[in-house]
Amino acid sequence: MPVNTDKTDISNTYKRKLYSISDLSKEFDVTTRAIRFYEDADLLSPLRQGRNRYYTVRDRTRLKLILRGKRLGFSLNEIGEMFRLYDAEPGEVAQLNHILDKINEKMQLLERQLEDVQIVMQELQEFRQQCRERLEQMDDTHL
Amino acid sequence: MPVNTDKTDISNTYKRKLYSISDLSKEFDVTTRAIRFYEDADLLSPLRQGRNRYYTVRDRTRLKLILRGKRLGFSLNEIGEMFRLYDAEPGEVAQLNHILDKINEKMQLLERQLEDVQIVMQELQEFRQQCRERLEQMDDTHL
DNA sequence: ATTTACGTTTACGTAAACGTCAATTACTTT
DNA sequence: AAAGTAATTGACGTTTACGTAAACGTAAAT
Repeated sequence: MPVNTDKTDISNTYKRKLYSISDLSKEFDVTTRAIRFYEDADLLSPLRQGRNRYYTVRDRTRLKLILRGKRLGFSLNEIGEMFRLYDAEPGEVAQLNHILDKINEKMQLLERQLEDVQIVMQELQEFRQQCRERLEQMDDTHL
Repeated sequence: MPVNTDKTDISNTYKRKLYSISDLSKEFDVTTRAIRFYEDADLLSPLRQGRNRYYTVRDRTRLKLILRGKRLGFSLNEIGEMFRLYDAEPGEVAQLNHILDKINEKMQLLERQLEDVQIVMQELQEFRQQCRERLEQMDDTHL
């Protein structure tokens, strides 16, 4: 017995705010293989129409966050940890404090990263300046 | 016939500004295995006294750059590319312009990364604020 | 009716960046 | 002389994050 034979079901419930895997693939320039892999890693959980996947706005947002996390050098595991923090029902005080600790941990990492980016950018700017001066010198030589 | 039997040779030439592999390992909290791996990847080229490695100030600086690059999510290959840019003798104009292109390329990446870091930091701050408000609410409840 | 487009699962392959032995060498300390 | 400490060179193992190929399903277009 098939899981779901009513074709209009999903699109009615979610009012066309659904994306196919290739929609997301094209929009974010990432392979479908990667998107499925993120699902395997519990970072996405698309709806199913039979075997096909349908992604909600929430999934789209998550994918955006995943890719941003990756650009910052976070592993999929670390990204998953952040998601779990966001989604956690903060029942007890202890739980909330634990989350706050984790947030502060990540913030420290990001502050260091901010420094690193700024340092490297400045070094590159200096290097670029040197290159430009060299170029001007060479121009002068061949007047 | 051994490569070098004169023990004072290196330390004289470089006037004690030399580091052992474990010196660097401890200072930067990275395994010796990793350091040797970076050499394999042509990112470091320590001196040799027989079989032993001795790292100059330049090597130390490079290691620092490697680790910073890694924190920014660059691959060892990309880091190597940057090193080669720095070391390249800018003989011709074309070569200099090519280097400038590469620099601008990296700068664009870093600018995006700067944005990403700032976005995520802001999101985390908001999330932290929410957690704190929750905590205060819970305190009030149990007055 | 069949090609085309898009999707699926399963499964093996791969590149990067080391970790983890194991066996050996060399110097120092006891 | 023996033991300890720090280094070396293989060489195989591991994790992460997918790539890639095979074999198949479904629906729309020709």
